[in-house]
Amino acid sequence: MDKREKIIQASIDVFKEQGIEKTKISNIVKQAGIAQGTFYLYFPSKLAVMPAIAEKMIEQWVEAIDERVKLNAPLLEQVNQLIEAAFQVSKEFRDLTVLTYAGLSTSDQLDQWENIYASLYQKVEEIIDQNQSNGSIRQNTDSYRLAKLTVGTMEMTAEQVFLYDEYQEQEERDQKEALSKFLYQALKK
Amino acid sequence: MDKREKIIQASIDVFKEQGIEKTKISNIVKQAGIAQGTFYLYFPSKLAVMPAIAEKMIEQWVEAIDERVKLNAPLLEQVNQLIEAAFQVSKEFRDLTVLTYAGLSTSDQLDQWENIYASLYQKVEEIIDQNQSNGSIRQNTDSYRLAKLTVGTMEMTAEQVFLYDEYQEQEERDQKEALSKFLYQALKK
Amino acid sequence: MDKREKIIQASIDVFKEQGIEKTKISNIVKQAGIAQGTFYLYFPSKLAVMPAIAEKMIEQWVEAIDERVKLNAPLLEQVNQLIEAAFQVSKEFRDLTVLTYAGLSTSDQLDQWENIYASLYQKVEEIIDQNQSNGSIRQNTDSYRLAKLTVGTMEMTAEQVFLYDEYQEQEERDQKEALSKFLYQALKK
Amino acid sequence: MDKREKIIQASIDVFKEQGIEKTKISNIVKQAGIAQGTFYLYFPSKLAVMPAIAEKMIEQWVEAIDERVKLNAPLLEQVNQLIEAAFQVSKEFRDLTVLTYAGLSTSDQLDQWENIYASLYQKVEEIIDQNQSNGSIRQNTDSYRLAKLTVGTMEMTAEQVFLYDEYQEQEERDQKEALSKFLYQALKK
DNA sequence: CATGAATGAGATTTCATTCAT
DNA sequence: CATGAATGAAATCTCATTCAT
Repeated sequence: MDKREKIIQASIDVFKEQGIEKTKISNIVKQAGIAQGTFYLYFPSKLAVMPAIAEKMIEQWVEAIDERVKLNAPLLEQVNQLIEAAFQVSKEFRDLTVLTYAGLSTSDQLDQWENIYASLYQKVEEIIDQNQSNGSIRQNTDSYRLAKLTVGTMEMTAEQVFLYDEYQEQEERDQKEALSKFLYQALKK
Repeated sequence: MDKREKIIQASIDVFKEQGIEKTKISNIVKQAGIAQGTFYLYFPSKLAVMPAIAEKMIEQWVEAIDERVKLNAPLLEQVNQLIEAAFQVSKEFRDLTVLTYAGLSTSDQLDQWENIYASLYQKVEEIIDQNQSNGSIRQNTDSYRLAKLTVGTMEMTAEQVFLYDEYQEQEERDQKEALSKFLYQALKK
Repeated sequence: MDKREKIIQASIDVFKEQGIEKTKISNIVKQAGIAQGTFYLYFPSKLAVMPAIAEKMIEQWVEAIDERVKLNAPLLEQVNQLIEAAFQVSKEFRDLTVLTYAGLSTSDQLDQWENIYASLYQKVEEIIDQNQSNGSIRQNTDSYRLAKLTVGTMEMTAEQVFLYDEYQEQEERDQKEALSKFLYQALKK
Repeated sequence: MDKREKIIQASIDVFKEQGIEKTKISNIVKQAGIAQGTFYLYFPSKLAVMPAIAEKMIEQWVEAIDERVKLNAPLLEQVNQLIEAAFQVSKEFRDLTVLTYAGLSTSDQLDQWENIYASLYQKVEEIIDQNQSNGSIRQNTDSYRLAKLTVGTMEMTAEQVFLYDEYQEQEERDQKEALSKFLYQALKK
């Protein structure tokens, strides 16, 4: 793994552990096993790592959707597949979604944020488009907006499960179940 | 206004203006019109103000719901009233929700987080209960879970509007419209 | 107990517990059960309490000698009685002797220090004088200097026992025994 | 001289000049010619320098004894040589002994204190052993205890001379003279 | 490229002292 | 006399950043 990659992974670990505010560059370089000065060869500040982390997360999310969602399956099944993808990514990055979001908002890089999420929104939009075409999803809201609502709802729900230490498998199943009904109803014709 | 209250209000102002990361305690005390040392009589650090801010926000949110939502109105109308309340609070606190959230997750105060939101969840739960009783809302998901899903969805959607500098009234109306349909469908029988 | 007395006693307790450097006036007033401002009605600073503490200690020391030392007893017995007095006071004030000393040296009040110890030195000098007259103590060193050497040696030895947490009765007895022989030899004709 | 050494030496200078209480870390770093932050790379607080200072003092004391004391000289001469060594070190470190002591007792480093003095005690113990073997020193007290009594007495006596501003050479000679007789008698067979 | 000791600006934090009650 | 909340000067301490190696 090259140094830049090490820094990103270390940042994810430390941000998750300590939160953005309390994370110092010294923590990151220690976790990454590199020298203090090396950090600056790749990033100008800790917040500048945020977009890279977000990119990584979105990339994995899109991949997870590609792997799981079958476009010819019934809508309910597709919704469940989307949920599985969201929970998988959320488990991996835990509350970094929100932290990333907060970090970005802090750093005057909001436009980047839209860019980074764009590919995820488009991916979900495609799925929605398809289901609108075949009459599974209602057509009184435009597909991009529906995509953002869908992604946001899944993200937020998954976080509610993984944020807390007393994570329990049963709770995860229940939450997925509730989310599935909620989303399916919200989208269907 | 007592000193503690002054600090909380000043923190809200400064956090909104500068973000958590850039905010210095010196900014807060200046805004609050108190001495540097006085801050520490009430809070041990700037992050420790977060729960107090969140409490204030939730309090206002609950009040906004009380003022707006009519329990005997049709479900769609109630949903719209809930949305109005959420947008009103979000407008007031802007991205402080997410900042607060980030701040709380940082600290070891996650249980506080649940506590603080509890009164809001309960308020919405009551509304849902009522609508489940009269058959307006589906009963295949328990009301507390539905309340959390509803609150989360509204919060997230409102933030998507107010987070960005290029806020536009038209966009707000469109987003509310989309959210209304989304939530109404998600909840209704 | 009047407030001044409370402050002195509280200072002794806190200085013993925390050392001079780490002791804050807030610690003292808390221990004394009085208000912050009240301290300043009696003392201008924490170091200004030192002479009062030293006085108290010296006073008790002199009393202890008066009670114990029998001028008509054999020299060895008188030495043992002096040692008992020194250990008694040292037990009570523990390492405050040295701390007082350090505190005084810090506070440009060295002349006071001599004054305060003077009555103790005089008391011991009298005893030495008497024993020089009757030929028990050697006369090739003047009695005041012998008194200071005697007091200093006892003080230091007692502290070596009480300073450490792992205080043991056996160690106290052994140290007294060794000190007795040491002092007796040092003084006798 | 490396930075750590610079800090220790500067601390000695400033502590002697100002006392522990009044010494600020800014004084030390200025005297040491280093940056404020550099101090914290080596010591967590000014009190944490104390053990290092004590070590240095003990080291010099042991060296002074090695240079001066002749094991084959008569006991009285060896006592005088020990006294010379003690006064030399005390002159150099002045009231730092007592300040160091106060500083150490403050911190929770009392065991360190014993450790640091151990090498000095051992050095003097060797001398006493030798003189017990050849019958010059009485054998009814064990040599380590005698060593501690001897060291303590010398230290305390030397301090009494150098602590006061109105230091006078004549007084130093007189005190040495009195101490010589005192110690010689206390130890001899 | 990589290092990590050193820096010092600027933040946090303390705490003696005041003073209105 | 007594109080203790408030003060703010002055201390401690942090940590992003640099740069000689």
